[in-house]
Amino acid sequence: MKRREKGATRARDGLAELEAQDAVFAALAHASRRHILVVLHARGDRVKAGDIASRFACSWPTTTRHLRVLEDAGLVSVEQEGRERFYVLERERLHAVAGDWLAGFG
Amino acid sequence: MKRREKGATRARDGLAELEAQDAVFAALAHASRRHILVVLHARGDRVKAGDIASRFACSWPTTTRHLRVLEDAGLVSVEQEGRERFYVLERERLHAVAGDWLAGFG
DNA sequence: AAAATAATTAGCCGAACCGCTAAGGAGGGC
DNA sequence: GCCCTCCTTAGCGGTTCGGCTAATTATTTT
Repeated sequence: MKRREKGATRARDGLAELEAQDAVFAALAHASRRHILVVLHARGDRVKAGDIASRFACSWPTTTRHLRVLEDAGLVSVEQEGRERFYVLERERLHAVAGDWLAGFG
Repeated sequence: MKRREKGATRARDGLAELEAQDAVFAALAHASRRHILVVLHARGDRVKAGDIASRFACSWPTTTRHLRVLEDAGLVSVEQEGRERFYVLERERLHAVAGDWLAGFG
């Protein structure tokens, strides 16, 4: 029920927009998750899960969960290659939700 | 210890910047608090506490606490006039912390 | 097949969050 | 003085969050 298919709602669906803001700003609320996004940006938008996890003090499962929160918010996507998982920064989503909200303040 | 005086740290203090991001993004994580900022923006950046509280479904004490979180994050400031409290939108802070962080993603 | 690697899922636990009601201060009107 | 209004503070209770370890799945290697 958490993950909704891309085309399930129209682009201007107001309720969906509020849900998106909720998910995105909740995801950005934690320093580790913001840091993950910065790492992705700094390393070409596409980083292996292990390379992310090794950069953080917390345990790998904890990082995995942070990545899941980011994924549910649409801020990253995943590409599986064999036994490796690459996380990809969804920059457009970040700007379309957080950026647009901020831009409303002029 | 929560509220730090304005000039206590230098502008480029990296630690202070991280603390500021923590406080600001944590404040933005809740829909009601984002809504409060939108209401402030829509009504001339300066609104009486009661006028804010009356716009929300939740109880007045709950709104007061949301306002306190926003104040601790520096996103609003308070001006007391008699027995009324006016909350003022700190737009610069919003842009300087959240906006700048987002801008780092190009 | 067995072992090593890559990563997730499951489950526990303390801390923080967010709602409420009730009580408290502080200013203004009578 | 008294009371009413405005708003905050105090404290309780359920839910969520975020850390960990242990167990599991899936893939590659030997």
